[in-house]
Amino acid sequence: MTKARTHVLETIAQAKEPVSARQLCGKFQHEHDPATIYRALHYLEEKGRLDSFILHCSEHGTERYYVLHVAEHRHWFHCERCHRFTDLGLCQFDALVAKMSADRGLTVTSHTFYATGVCSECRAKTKVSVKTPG
Amino acid sequence: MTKARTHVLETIAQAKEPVSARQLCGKFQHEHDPATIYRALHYLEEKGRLDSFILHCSEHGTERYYVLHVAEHRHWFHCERCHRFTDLGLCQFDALVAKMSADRGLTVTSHTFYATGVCSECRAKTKVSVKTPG
DNA sequence: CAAAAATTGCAAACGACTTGCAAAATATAC
DNA sequence: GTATATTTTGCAAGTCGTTTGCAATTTTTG
Repeated sequence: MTKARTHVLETIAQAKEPVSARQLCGKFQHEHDPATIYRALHYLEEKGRLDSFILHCSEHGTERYYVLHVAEHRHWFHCERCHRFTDLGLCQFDALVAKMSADRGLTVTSHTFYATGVCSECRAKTKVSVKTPG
Repeated sequence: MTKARTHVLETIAQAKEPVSARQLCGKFQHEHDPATIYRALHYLEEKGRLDSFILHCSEHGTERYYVLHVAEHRHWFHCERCHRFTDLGLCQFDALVAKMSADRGLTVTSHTFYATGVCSECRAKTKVSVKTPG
């Protein structure tokens, strides 16, 4: 493992949310070139250490987000107000996906799921400001 | 409805699979500028006539795909061999999503799901070629 | 430690998509 | 129905996330 790959992997391992290349490029802008960050991400995903998905949000546009690869994968919620992720826990779709695909003769190798909306913190802020007069 | 918007909407309405801007630009390259196609897609989605999702595939890269907006939305499977979509039927995730979000105080406004792998036709081709010697 | 292999930084390129602007089409006013 | 205001379009240039060619540096191997 080179220094760049170690930095990328450890950052994602310690993050509590999916991490984008842009975030990593910002964090390591004085240490690694963006090309190196992108190549490290590809290398780590190719080696099975990372998983990723693409998500579009109004603040950051369309970006790929990375998480550590784990045996039992999780899914995420993305808040349209604060643009942070909330962990939705372990995947609960496997049985349903197996049924949908078996019915149609499909060999499913992966699936992507995420939900978007407003997180509890942002919802609370709205309620307070609406309920408080003047 | 202008001619460009009508063309875009009718093409998507008649398609049996999600349609990308690139496909529409190709189809109407002698009639409409790509900018017009993109603006028509934005207009129609804004007016609630279309839904879209982003998907990455090895052949076409990262693109947004559009489908007609209908009351009961569907989900799609994408084949990594032939890069076509298979209809997975009406969404069966609503109850599960409602539970996951309620538990966490999240207000979910939409969700994205798709599966990828090998479709039945491509799987059949592989099996034949593997089983046939010489 | 030298030679071979892999990785990096830089700069340029790529592809999906967006935008400014002037011209063309469409809608509205009279 | 023709003048005027509004919307939409095509073109060209630009943006943004990401990729790539290449020479230089680092790492691995013998």
